[in-house]
Amino acid sequence: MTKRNIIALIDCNNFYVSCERVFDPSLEGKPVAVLSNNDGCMVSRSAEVKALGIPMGAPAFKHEALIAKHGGTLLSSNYALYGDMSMRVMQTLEQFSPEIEIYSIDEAFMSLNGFPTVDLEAYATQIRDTVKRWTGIPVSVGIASSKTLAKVANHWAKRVPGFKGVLSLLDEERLEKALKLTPVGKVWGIGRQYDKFLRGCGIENAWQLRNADERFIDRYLTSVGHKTVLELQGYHAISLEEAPQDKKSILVSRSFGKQVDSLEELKEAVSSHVSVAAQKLRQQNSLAARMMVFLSTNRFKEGPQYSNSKQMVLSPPTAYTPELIKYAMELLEEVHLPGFEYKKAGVMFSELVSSDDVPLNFLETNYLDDKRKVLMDTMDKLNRKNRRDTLFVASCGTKQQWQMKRARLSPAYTTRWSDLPRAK
DNA sequence: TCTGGGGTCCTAGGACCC
DNA sequence: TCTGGGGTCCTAGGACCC
Repeated sequence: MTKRNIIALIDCNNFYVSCERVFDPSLEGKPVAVLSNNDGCMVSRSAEVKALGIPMGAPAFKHEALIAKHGGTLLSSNYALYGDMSMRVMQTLEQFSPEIEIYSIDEAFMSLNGFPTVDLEAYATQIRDTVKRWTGIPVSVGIASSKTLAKVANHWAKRVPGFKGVLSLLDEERLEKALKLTPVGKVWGIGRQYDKFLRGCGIENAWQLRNADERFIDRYLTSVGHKTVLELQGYHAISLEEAPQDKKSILVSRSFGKQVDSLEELKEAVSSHVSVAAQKLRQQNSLAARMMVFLSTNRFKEGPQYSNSKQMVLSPPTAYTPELIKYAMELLEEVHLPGFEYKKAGVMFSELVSSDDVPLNFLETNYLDDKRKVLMDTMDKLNRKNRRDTLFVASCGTKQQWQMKRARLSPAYTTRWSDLPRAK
């Protein structure tokens, strides 16, 4: 932990919007925002939208008119497209270092240990230019001696035009200056609550947090907060995770495109969510030992509210969709109260165990040792090869009127890869 | 009319046992 | 009848992230 490390954080600039612009260059230079599921709120905003003062997560309907007035565009999210683009960006990045952690769909940490430090910003510029040329996506690069400091570096690389998307904070003087200018709430790991608390204690910026009294940190911050402080001091307290870890829980939920009051429709929706979640489960070779079903009314709407969940232990653990759906329906019946207009439902699997760790010769019949697994594998294979819903369990329904809205979806670029524009 | 979804980690406190 | 302390395990919920 004490060894001097060099970490780069590469972060795509307003990633979803940038993906859309790669395929539709006419969106360049205009306000563009990509909306969350159900076309609800803005989850990716172009610089022009930010300049209009529209905050992250703002409901679309509130700002629709303003965006239209400035010749802008709102788009439904197209995760198939963003997933593909993300893969291309990450593959490009892998050429620049043997040690890389894909942290999210639009971010990666990279170890630059052993690289000649004098030219690191030049190297970062080369990374940036290459990603832009090969994928069309603009990125920013922050370099520092810990992940948390690399986040700070990236923050300023993105916001100060003079840095041209690249900033190294390996230099102590520059680091001090940057940390003094960084509000404490912008530090990775400091959210709204800690921001408020720390400010109340007179800690306003990252530099003050870095130098805060150790007893104060021990007393008022959790172990996570403690790590954050160490990271600000330049220690490598949060390590680079190169191999993607298996999920410890899998959750699938959706808001409905309309209010839903019938139990039948709720059953269809939950069946569908269970099907998707179970497929994810099998994809990482896991079985679930616990399942939770939950639903809720629209919290933004006047009227009676209800939100609740029920869970059960699955013994033996399973990943067999029909079985999971059967139990999920029982949970749903328990948790459902008639007379409410529901807006959202979902399912969560937790206490996941690897198939390899489950003994095959249980006395009970086991998902793994009979035909059920073969059936699921076949279904997954078919659905991967064709559309995701080529084969599905009947309880998911066919009308699916509760489905989410995606009224502003961009064309299906991903089905026409030959059209992918090659940037000059 | 219209306000997302999917994760992780940590802690406090209850239940239970001796 | 009232009084104890310590330990573990589990769960709900909070806080944070993208």
